[in-house]
Amino acid sequence: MARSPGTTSSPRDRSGKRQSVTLQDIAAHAGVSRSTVSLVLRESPLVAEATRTQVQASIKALGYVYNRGAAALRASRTFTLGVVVYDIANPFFGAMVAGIDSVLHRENYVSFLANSEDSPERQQRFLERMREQRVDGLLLCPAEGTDPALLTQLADWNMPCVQVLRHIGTPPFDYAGTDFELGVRQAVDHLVTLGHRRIVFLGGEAEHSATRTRHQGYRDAMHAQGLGEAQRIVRGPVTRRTGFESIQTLMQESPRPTAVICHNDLMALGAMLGLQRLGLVPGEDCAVIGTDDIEEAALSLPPLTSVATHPFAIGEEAARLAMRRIANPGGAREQVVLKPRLQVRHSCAPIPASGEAQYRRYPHATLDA
Amino acid sequence: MARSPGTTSSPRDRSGKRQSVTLQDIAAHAGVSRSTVSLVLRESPLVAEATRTQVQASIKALGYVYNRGAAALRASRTFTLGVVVYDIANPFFGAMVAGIDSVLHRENYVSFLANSEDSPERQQRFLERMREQRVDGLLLCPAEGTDPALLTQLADWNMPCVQVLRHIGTPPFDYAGTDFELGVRQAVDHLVTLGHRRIVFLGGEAEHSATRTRHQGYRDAMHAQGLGEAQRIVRGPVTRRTGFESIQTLMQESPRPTAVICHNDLMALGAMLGLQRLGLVPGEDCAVIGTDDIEEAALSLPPLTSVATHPFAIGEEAARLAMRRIANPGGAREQVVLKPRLQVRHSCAPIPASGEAQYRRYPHATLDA
DNA sequence: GCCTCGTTTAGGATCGATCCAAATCTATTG
DNA sequence: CAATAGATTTGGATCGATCCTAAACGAGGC
Repeated sequence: MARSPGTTSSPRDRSGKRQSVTLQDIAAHAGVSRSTVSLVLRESPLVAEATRTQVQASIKALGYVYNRGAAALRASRTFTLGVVVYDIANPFFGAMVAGIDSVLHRENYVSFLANSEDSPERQQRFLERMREQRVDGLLLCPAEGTDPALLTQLADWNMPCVQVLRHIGTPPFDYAGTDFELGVRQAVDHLVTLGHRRIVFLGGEAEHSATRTRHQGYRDAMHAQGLGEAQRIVRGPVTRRTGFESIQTLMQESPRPTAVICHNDLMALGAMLGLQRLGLVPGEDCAVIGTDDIEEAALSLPPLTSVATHPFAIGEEAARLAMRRIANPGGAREQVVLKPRLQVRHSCAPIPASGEAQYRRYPHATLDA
Repeated sequence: MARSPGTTSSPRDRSGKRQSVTLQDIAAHAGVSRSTVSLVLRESPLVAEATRTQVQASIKALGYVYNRGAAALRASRTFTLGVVVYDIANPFFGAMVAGIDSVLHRENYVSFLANSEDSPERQQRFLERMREQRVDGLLLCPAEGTDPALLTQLADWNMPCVQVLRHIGTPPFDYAGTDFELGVRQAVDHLVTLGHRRIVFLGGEAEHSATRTRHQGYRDAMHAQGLGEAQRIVRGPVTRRTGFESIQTLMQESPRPTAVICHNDLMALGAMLGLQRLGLVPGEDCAVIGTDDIEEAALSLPPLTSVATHPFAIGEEAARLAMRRIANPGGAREQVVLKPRLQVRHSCAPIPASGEAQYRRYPHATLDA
């Protein structure tokens, strides 16, 4: 309480307008200096126990609020991150963002979120804003059509960036995602085991890693199974509607495919609906496999077999990687690639041996698995 | 600054470490003062056209990056908002956040997002952090169990806050949401028109506005239809699983309900699955209506009739309201309540007049509507 | 009692913008 | 031609923290 005889200039004495409590005020109240208070706030081991307690009491007494902006101005870090996804309404990204959030919360970080709507311009604008905000780093699912030069730009900006799920440019860069190639291979192998040979891939049209790797996985797996000739990729937007329409076109061909693997679950659900529209039974007349294993997959009829890609875990890994990169900006770039797992449900019937009864009933509906 | 006479003290002369370009540097380059540059940046009409052009050229030439932290320190606004939802993985909130984002983007605002996971403690921690960040305002879906005193706290903090979807405390406060009461009434009326009388409401257990208003709407509508006696509310967590299990219990009763209205679509989809599990036909043996009209609703079998609550639009309204409140902090509090619309699909068959054939086929599956 | 050494605390400079009151420059007018 | 209003521009003070160097302090040794 050492209010020296000189002017302490308490901030709300003079004007009627009440200003905010600052370090200076606390220092005055606790009878120490600004610097000491600052050290206490930052939990420095330099300050003596008694002083710390005293200062903390004053902080509480005056109802002090830390000003992050001011701190960031002088220091370099902001404990702030920018996150860009291209479709936050997609439950897959929702889960991913939840994973990111859970890690950041533990690390005392807080994040800006933007929905790029797959527009590179919008994405660029947000990134520039993030630079102005002096965020410590970025988590980026690049919008479709993003110029790979973006990575150079970010490097010039000296801005750590972890790409998530998709990536642009060429390594080395930081990345967290899942092994789509492996996932598709598992799907193909599963179908082949069930006797399928005419397996079509319903895939994306965009040219980024997330489609390329899936297509690659499909081609490799088909070749490995000696089905190189039967390869067939149908491209289109990765929407429900495309699944719905593509499957109807496909099923009018002859011979028609016995199975489709879809770029994501939305397409797969659309495809199942398309089969019903034709009066066909999804899973029976044509096996369907999706990718992502969103919650809805377990709920469809029949429940959808899907390549589980664990969005929450990917989010967590990406956030952790960003923390590592911020702590050690010069460190070697890392690529965290999770292994997907084929979640088998009931949308893939085996091809019956000839002569066997064609008709099968659905298994009981269930929420499990 | 009045340093020694003549020294311009360009920031990266002396140390090897390259510092960032500041207003001062631009001023020197353009031959004007710091203040003028600042005015140009803020698009003030005070500065002459010629000067503006000159300064903008210098800004570009030096590759200047605006420092929002510094600006916020001196000025009062940060052009920054905090958004709190309790389950970002829920596609409903994803759409809502997308709506918020789209408005903020237009307004040159950027937002912090947090997922409270319905934990008041976690929510409180984030709100305190937002105060430290000096955000201009908050968009809040209060976590379940939030103390209504939170509103007083925020008022003390002098922090504008728009509640979204749910609300705590008593008016006046700013709020954007949907008229759940009306929505449920529409659902009841629809069912009654189809001949239903034993209509159960599968609802939430939590005590906040979003459940209370739904229950209220249900009770009112049932009374208005002369079905006060038939009222029945089953409470439980608003999850798929609860829908799945509750419906199975209900259908074992005698007489059993002919229709259920669910707190949200997830419960409704779960309920349809539960009916299938019992070997019953959803929509035929028991009509099902959901709430929210998430994308998946159109995709189920049969396609789900649902009270559409337009999450994207709610997000937009909430963000716009926040902008208004920030521009005019003292203005009258507003409550923007959107009208829901019953999206009729095929999950509610009429109660057949006795003697009529019991069996009906599903209409063709479709993606439309 | 004096000196050294390590621990704590102080205070001035600084980060990069905005605010504000005053200075300067143009036209315009009596 | 001086005076004046209006349009631009300016410099110093300021926002609230951190960095950095130096000073104050207390304990222990001779």
